[in-house]
Amino acid sequence: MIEADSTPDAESTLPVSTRGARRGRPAATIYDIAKLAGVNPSTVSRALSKPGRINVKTEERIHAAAKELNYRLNPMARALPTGRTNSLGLLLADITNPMFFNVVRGAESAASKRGYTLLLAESQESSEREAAAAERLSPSVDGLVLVTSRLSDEEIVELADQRPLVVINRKVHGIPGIVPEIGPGIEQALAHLGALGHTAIGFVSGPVNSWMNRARWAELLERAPALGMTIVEIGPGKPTLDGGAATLARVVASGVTAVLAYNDLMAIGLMRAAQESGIDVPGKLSIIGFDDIFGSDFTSPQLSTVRTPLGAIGDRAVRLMMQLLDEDAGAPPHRDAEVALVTELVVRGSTGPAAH
Amino acid sequence: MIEADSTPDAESTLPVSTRGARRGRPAATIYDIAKLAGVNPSTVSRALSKPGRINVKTEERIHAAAKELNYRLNPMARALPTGRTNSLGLLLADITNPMFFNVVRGAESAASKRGYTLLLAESQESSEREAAAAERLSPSVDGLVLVTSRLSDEEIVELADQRPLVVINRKVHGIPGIVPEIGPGIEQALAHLGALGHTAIGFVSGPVNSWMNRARWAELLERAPALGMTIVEIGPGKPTLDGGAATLARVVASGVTAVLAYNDLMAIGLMRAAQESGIDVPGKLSIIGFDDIFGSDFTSPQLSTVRTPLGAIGDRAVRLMMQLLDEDAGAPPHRDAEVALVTELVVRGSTGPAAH
DNA sequence: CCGGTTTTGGCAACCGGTTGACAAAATCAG
DNA sequence: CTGATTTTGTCAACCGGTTGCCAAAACCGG
Repeated sequence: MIEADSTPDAESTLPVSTRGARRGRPAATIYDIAKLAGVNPSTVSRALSKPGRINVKTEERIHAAAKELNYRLNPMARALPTGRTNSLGLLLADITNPMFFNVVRGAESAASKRGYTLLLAESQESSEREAAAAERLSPSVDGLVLVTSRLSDEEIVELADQRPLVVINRKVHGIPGIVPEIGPGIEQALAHLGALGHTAIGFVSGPVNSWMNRARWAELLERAPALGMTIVEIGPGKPTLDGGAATLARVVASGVTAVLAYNDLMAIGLMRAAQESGIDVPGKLSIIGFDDIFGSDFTSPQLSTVRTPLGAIGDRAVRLMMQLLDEDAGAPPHRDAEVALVTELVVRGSTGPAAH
Repeated sequence: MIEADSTPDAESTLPVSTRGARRGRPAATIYDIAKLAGVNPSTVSRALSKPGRINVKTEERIHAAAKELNYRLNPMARALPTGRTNSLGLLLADITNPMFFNVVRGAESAASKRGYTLLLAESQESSEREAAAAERLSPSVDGLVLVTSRLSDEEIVELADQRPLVVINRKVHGIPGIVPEIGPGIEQALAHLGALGHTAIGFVSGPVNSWMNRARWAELLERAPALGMTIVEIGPGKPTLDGGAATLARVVASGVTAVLAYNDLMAIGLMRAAQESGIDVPGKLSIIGFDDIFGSDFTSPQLSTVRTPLGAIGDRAVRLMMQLLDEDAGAPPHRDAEVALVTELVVRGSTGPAAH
């Protein structure tokens, strides 16, 4: 049997670090290519990044040399003079909330399609940690995308002063943001509950510093009375299963026959807590969540919920970021009008006729 | 005659890009600090990164100046000469598989604790895309972590030749890897099924190029006969809800009374398909999944599953990577023996007495 | 064949740090 | 107080690209 580990002595003559490659060749540079192709390094740089600037014949020769040396551009070396890193920072409130999966996927695929890389950080629902993470990511990226940020408006504006920034699920004055239209989904949800005979509704609210939480509540508050319904806020609570479960006593005490919860996690938590207490869902209590996360159709009954086009939101956010970056680079403001990001009610089993 | 190069605006005097900051100051450098503190830039560099190398008094002065200018180090500028980027690449097979959430969280928190940043990419279960993503990430990171890689052993070895690399859920000769002990969980699962009277077992298998899929199957194959059980492989299939559902006909046809599925997603997919076909779970068919992902306790019945310590695995993987990097930098091989990553059966509702 | 225009490629400075080598200053031993 | 030693800070080169400027080369119409 052969030992994979060879003696490290040969490496001792190498410079400071093994740079680039660990064992293999020390990674080709444009200087190596230049030597091989018999031209100046700057010509190589141009051939590789400014197609057309160089004579076709020469360009070919350079490309051939690059291929032969298995050249890959050093992103750091390029970033230093240009200031462009070709990467985006994505800051999430809580990685384990399935809501983020689709946002991340949408963002990742849009980014990698444009040759951008995603740097990821999570704040675990803490604004301090989020600020720290933003601080850490900021110098290494071209732009920052904040998903469901827990930062204050002021902090966000300050951050946007350093780097192009896009917020998701939030509106901050002067900051580009991607927010789905919550109106349609909420309208449908209320209409649905109304048709089932519910007149006393509750809103199980999430984190106070969540913009989306306030937006949903505001929308409900505005629309419910017009439909002849009463509505009360129950919360705030943590946007988790436990957070939802914890509101059960208050929900019961409030006398409402249906609730909308800030998100699916809370809705499911509440539903399970209710069932454990012998409260039938939807027999005694109808529950509607928000987002339509993974697993919301696993429950029994399956959760009725207001679906948010999470993947599309992630995609749109990075495309918007690309536009901002292009504009910064001098391109025309091409901000194209895209299809709307609309929410819609998905009726499943957790809503039923009001018990009276 | 007008100068060919008539100045469009004040910006033309600026360097290439607006570098660093968008609106705010152009971001302080060690040169600014040096000027302010009245020392040489190299002294600033040392004061900031080699504590003790510089006179305490001077160091203080420099730190004060740095703080005053709100200095932050430019990661790219540091990475260029040192080759160290202080970031790790994390490559996932499928972001939307909840299995990865906890791995990512574990990895992210371990990384950010050590001042490292995570670069994320997903391969969407495609080995070509995975190779491309690895290629793209590789030059910008100090190390690569492959989670449930779909690459061939050869490709992985080749990748490891360029960068320190750690694989999760896989063993490749000569490549450091983090793999949970699947033995205990499987032993418990089989014992559990045996106690319930099951003698004909099925394994709903996942992707052929998944090492973990083969490992689980091999373990089952070895242990089942010794327990007086027959076992058959049903698959391969995609590691998704649909992939699991698609195996229903074959599961039924095989005559087994219990199955273990490659992962929870397939298990849940199969369970739902079975229920839709009027097959009672666990009355007619017992089902056990793997991993204990988010949502596996949402189903009805809740899924019995072999839990994998996913968060701990992510954490361990980046800590192992840190050790590799430290060693590369000349530190002693300190590879400490950690607590084992053991799997265990979580008995819930999807398993019951064999119907015969 | 000539002067003028356009292409093409080289030169050199620069991005913002790091580090080996070295000299000046401070400290110490005798 | 002197010479040896240690501490401290400066100099300059370097990492690997990018780009403004310029001169040489190629091309053009007449």
